Amino acid sequence: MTEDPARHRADAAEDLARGRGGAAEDPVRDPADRVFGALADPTRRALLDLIAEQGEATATSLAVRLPVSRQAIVKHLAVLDAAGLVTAARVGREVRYAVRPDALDATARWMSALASEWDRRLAALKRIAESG
Amino acid sequence: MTEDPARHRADAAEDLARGRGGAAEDPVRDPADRVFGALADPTRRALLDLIAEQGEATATSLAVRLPVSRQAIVKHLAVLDAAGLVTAARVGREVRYAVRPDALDATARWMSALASEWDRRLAALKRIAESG
DNA sequence: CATTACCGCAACCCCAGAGTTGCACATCGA
DNA sequence: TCGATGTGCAACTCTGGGGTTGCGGTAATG
Repeated sequence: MTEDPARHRADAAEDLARGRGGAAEDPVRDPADRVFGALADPTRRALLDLIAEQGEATATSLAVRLPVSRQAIVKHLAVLDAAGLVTAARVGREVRYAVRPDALDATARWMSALASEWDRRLAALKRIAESG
Repeated sequence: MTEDPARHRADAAEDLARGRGGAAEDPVRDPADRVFGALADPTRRALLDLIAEQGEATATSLAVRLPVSRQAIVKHLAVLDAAGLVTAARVGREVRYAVRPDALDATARWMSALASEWDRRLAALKRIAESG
């Protein structure tokens, strides 16, 4: 009786709504969200490494260097593009991808700020514990 | 998705993601790996918010504020713990979780350094393009 | 010591997404 | 113009992990 399904509705539910909710599908996931999701996959990180290494690369050329099909690469590149981690530029019959440092850097700054915030709170709690 | 039974694709991708060739792999990379995976889930990010907000929290108390079962919370906390994003301290009959800013900050620094590296390469490529 | 919370383990369900194959379309070079 | 090459789209498979339920173990409280 410890787990009551009836109370499976709470104030923080709205935070979850943007992730995976049955009805509302894609209500603007914030950039950091997509960056983390993109970076969570090892193949996508490998792609970023390869593109950064070559400066520019096409899906076909990347498919040669990774043990997955071109279509899989294309899907991953679409995710990376949506996350703002790469840019796609069509040149003639091919599409050239390049890494985009600013999205990565922005997320890094966001994380760093959050870490500082946690630090601040922890320090405050420690002071209260000591004085109380 | 990390371990492929037919281990030939995921492994190669993993090798590439870890940086080519070097016997000594970046000690920061592996943690960053898990941090991305942990942060990729909206429920886990919500958990981090709640814990940071309260300073300390138990799985049961968190289950009240999130629309998922306690067991789900426990699993997520295990992931966050493995990623170094939270600490778990047993106090009597309960387990208290607290956020750990350093792992987050370390990953932020790693991302920032990577962004700088990309910037450097892009700048070099641009110079070549202009001079050529 | 009986009761009351918490926690841990295990089995199970379900679906998003990583990966595939196949083919049609567009563009370059000869 | 024709073949070669690179891309786009669609349907499909299948594993991982997020979620659940149920129950047994253990520490606090009266």
